[in-house]
Amino acid sequence: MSKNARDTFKQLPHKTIERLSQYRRALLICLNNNKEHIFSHEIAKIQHITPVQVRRDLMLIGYSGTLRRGYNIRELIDVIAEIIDSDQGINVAIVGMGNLGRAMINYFSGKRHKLSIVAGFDTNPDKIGQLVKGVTCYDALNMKEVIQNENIEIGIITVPVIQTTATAKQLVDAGIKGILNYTPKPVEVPENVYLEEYDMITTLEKVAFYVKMENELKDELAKK
Amino acid sequence: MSKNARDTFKQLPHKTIERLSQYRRALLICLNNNKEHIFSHEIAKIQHITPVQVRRDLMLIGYSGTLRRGYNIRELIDVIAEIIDSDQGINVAIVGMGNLGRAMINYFSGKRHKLSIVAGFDTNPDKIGQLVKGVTCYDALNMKEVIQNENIEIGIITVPVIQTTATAKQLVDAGIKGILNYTPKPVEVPENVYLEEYDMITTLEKVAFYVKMENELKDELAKK
DNA sequence: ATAGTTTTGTTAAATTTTTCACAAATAGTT
DNA sequence: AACTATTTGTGAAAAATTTAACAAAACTAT
Repeated sequence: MSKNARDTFKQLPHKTIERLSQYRRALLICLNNNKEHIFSHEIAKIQHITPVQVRRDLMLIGYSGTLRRGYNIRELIDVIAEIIDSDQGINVAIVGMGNLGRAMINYFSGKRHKLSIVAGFDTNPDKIGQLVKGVTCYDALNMKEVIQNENIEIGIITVPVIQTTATAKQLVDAGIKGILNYTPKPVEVPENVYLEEYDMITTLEKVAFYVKMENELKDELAKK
Repeated sequence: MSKNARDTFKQLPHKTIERLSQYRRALLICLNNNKEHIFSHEIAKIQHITPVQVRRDLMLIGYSGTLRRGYNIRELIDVIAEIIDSDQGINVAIVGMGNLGRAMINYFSGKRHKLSIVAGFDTNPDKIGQLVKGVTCYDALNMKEVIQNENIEIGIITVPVIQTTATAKQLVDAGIKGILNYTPKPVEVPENVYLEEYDMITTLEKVAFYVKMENELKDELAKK
């Protein structure tokens, strides 16, 4: 890839990055339907967004479709991969092999070539040494060693909330470069570590809020 | 609550709604630290945002703090509850009692008064009838009946991806009002159903992208 | 051929979201 | 009582994101 191209990609809007990943996911599903091309409005429908949004995103990454035929699915998948995947691949570890950690491993297993979950960690002796879909669960005490030996760059935190802060610290100390925190306790990391946090309760409460709004709207209309 | 207040809340930015839920989460944790007040910059630090953002959000909901003393934690929690919680409470069902479904139940258990997971569904006979943290797992065949009897308004989809579409249809047919889809397959719902989708791979790929960018930046600097 | 339709690519406008900048207030200090 | 350091609340500006609008191209049907 040329240096200029890379520089362009660095400035892609955050939202576009997220959608590119989603486009690829949708495109991979479409691959099976022995269709060669796809229209912006088809992608948009799947993702619940507008066709313009899709076209703008693809414009930003410099990919062009064919007039009246749309985008070549295979090609577009490759172009997206070129942008969001790392050439050498990136290794990921799950810290916390409870329900959520195992869910992530199962869910992710073999889905992406360039992004692999290569290790799990836990403190529970019953779990240490076990395999989940080919992923070994290591003792959390050996985190630093394993992370460095296995060249792990991203850590996903799925421990009980009480252990969140300590886990984040361990990961940072081990030289991790990105953290995805699924516990409801926000963590602090040095600014050279990329951090993404997600709390399922927040999302659920958001859904509940809009359901509540809809209910109240209906109640008011009923009164009149 | 007055009608005008409600109308104001309806127009709150989506992002503000999400943050309110997060503020409450942070405030609930702070309650234990026998501190009565909290400053905007303290909340901001926890949430990795700016103090202005916090103040603006609180301004939008019409809550005022005290100059030089900040916001009353207890009060603020109540004000936020007034906005995002539903008076009568909202019942939630988990469809798919695999690792992810069980993780959600464990994780959520007893955390919110006004939002309760009251049922789980699965098709696996081994799981049907089981209890997870007090939540009964019902046969997915009885979904409509249970949802209507238990007055369930929100469904969380945590089934294997192959069952996603059918599950969403079942929920919609049962009269659900909000769906939170955790599978990587987007669903279609009528427009009177509020839909939120979340794919863990998308988030992980986003983290990977920014880690990759950081790596490349470092490589370039090293060359010079 | 020609007309009609559909789709892309993109500039410009609109909207949403965040940040700046600063007045007003207040607690603590001298 | 005066001074200093902080903090809130908010109008205005800036930045980010989405949408509108439409020219240009290409396929279809006549």
